[in-house]
Amino acid sequence: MTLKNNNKSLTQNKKQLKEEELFLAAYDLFLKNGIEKTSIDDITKNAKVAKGTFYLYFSDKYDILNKLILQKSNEIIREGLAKTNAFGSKNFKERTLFFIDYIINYLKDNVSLLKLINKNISWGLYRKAIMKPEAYNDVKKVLDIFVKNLTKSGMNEEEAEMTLFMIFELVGSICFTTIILKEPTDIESIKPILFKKILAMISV
Amino acid sequence: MTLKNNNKSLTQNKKQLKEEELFLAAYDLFLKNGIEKTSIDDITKNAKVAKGTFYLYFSDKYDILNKLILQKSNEIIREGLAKTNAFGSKNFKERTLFFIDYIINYLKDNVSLLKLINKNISWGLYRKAIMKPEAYNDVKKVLDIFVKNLTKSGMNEEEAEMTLFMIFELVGSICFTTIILKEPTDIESIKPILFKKILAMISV
Amino acid sequence: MTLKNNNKSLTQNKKQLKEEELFLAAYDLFLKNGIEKTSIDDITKNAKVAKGTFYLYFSDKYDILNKLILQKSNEIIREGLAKTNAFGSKNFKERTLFFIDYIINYLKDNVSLLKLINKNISWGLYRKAIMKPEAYNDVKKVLDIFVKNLTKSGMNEEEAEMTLFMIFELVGSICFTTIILKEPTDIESIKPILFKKILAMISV
Amino acid sequence: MTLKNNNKSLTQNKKQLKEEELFLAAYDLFLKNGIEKTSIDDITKNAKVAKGTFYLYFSDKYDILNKLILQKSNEIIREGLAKTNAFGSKNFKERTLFFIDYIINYLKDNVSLLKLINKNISWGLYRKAIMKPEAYNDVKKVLDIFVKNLTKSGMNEEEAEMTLFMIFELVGSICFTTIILKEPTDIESIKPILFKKILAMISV
DNA sequence: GATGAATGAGTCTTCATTCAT
DNA sequence: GATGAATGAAGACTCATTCAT
Repeated sequence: MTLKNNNKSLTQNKKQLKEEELFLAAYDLFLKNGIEKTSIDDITKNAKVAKGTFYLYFSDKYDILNKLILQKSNEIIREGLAKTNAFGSKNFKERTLFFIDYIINYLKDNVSLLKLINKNISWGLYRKAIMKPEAYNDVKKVLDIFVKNLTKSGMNEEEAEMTLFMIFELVGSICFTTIILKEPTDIESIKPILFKKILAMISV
Repeated sequence: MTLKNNNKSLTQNKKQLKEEELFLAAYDLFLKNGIEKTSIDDITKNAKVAKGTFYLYFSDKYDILNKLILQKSNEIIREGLAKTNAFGSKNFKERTLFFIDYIINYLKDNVSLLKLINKNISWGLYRKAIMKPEAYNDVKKVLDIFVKNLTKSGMNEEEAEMTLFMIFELVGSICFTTIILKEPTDIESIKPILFKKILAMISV
Repeated sequence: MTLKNNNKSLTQNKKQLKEEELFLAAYDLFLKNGIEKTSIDDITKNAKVAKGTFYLYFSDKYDILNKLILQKSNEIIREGLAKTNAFGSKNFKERTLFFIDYIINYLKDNVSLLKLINKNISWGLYRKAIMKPEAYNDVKKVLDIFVKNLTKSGMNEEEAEMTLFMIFELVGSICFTTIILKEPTDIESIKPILFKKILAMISV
Repeated sequence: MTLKNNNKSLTQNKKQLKEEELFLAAYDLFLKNGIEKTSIDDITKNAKVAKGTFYLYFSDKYDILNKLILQKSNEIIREGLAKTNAFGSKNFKERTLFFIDYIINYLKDNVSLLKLINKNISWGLYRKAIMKPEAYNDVKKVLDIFVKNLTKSGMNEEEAEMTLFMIFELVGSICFTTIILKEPTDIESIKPILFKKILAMISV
């Protein structure tokens, strides 16, 4: 590696550092004060970066917000996968419910994050194009295992994929409505019924 | 009725008129220009009402927006019910799919309205407390028929109610994501699969 | 008294009642929320009176405020006089300091009222023209005793009156600055020095 | 000095210029139109500065107002000191009255400024913490001379300082009430009595 | 006299965006 | 690339005042 390359990668690191600090600051403020009450000024101040620097990395507040939703929903899914793998069972239905349960509990325990993600937890699943490669590799595993299990039972591949997508849309939507809006009932009351419906959806 | 009473109701009518005009103007502008690009100034100008008048009826833009979402989602549900009644079939599953299909097509044909309602079509169903009585009476019919049919098959009442709620959350969410975000596929491709899942959800 | 007169005085009472309720509501709100943060709307709502009614009695917020300052500063002075009379001493200097001490303690214990009166406690003393007759009679007593005592020692009458006025201006000013602005020291530290100066001012 | 430093101080100068222009514009408008009738919009327009710039330097109208009161009261005191020094007498009492007389006349001749300062002329004396260093050095001289003269006659230092503070509170209050409210008499009539009281206050 | 819905001028305040350094 | 002072358009919101009933 030449000296020049070294310098380049240092600059590169510095660059990534600024972007990362902006992400961290924005995430922190969105959770703490809400999206509407967070300005770009707040973000750059917290990131200890000049205001103009924000525009070198993001087009506006909603740009960084969407990227954060994607990142965070993705993170939750990957952690859910890891926990599910650590969980012993080989039974597909059990594993599926364990995975969903992990996500629900995570959102329930992080209400501010749930507000941020809104009903968009499924973004972490299907927005492959925008995801970082390392993130997508993990997500692809979730998808593949899921699809494989369903196709084994005779479901066609497209339906299998869409089934996972629908489950995420349903779970995300139900979590937001019951946990944030607290209507029409609480998440714990609805969870057994939700699990029943998810099982119905994956039974061919 | 005395003269005084007449006067009173005149003033009262005038009052309701202003509120109604504000609703109409806001709805119009939200659809045409979007929520963010509509200011309270715009709304009052279009309603031909003074700016201060807005604050006599609503606390801010999101107050009138939420009330509109409730109204409109409610309207769609009521129309869906009427159409379903006009549709001959006595078969519960057929009727359910017809009803859902009506709503999906309605939203597909009114993309701006779908943006307004976002993923909140279920509001028209369960926010009884905030609905006008005449609206709730119609909604109650949807609910009752649905619940009666499911309990007949042995489902308990709570689960029956929650099932309808979940179907709405699922349908609303899927419509928004596929029609507005155009991901991960289009509504027509996913519809048959969605119908299958709905049938699975209402089969005990 | 004729029936007509009876009716008249009833109406008169009702009228005075509204004015009185406006005074009470305004006083309450000024103390609780401050002058700037109190609107005429707030006042009429708290007084349970229509907004237009305010303008039948007062020209604007500062009109009712000034009348309140006069009333309240006057009340304090009258109470101070009563307490001083109850206090045994016949010694003029002792009585004067007792009287001033009462006022200082009163203001110290009613910081919100002090903010309302600002540095205008002397209004309760010399704005004879605007005072109610019964109030002025009491105030006149304070003035007369004070002047009599000073003229006895050889001071001329004009100077005697102006001396009392100056003492009030000084006391009011010092109270506001030390109690509200908390500068340059606290009221208890400065009080002995203030008393010394007051004694110097009334010594011929 | 490097080029970079030059640039820095240029920007810094420009910054101070904007603040200074805001001060000048606000002062001008407060005197001409009064405090209530001056809006931040007016101030920035007169200062030929964007509206947002105001908020870079001041939090609101009362922030700039208070800073102006401090500045102006301070200026008057410093000018009074200069004139008193130019005035020949070495006699402390004569010098004190000359100094007070200068201030009274100044306020009498600048009624608008008196309205601005209200009864707060003493701010220019004791709010050391907020004053600019060069201003405080001059004020400290007034204080020191005054205190030295009183302690020479046996008064303790604290009382001496508080005596000066009280004289300012008294003079400021009397000026405002007699000159602006024109009650209970005019400044010229009360001045000889006021001087008598001031002499009494500084006689041990 | 009393009411209170309606008014709309007026003001504050925010904030994304620019650009000279 | 990075900075941060400056901008000014945009929008929210208030509130004294009016006037028909």
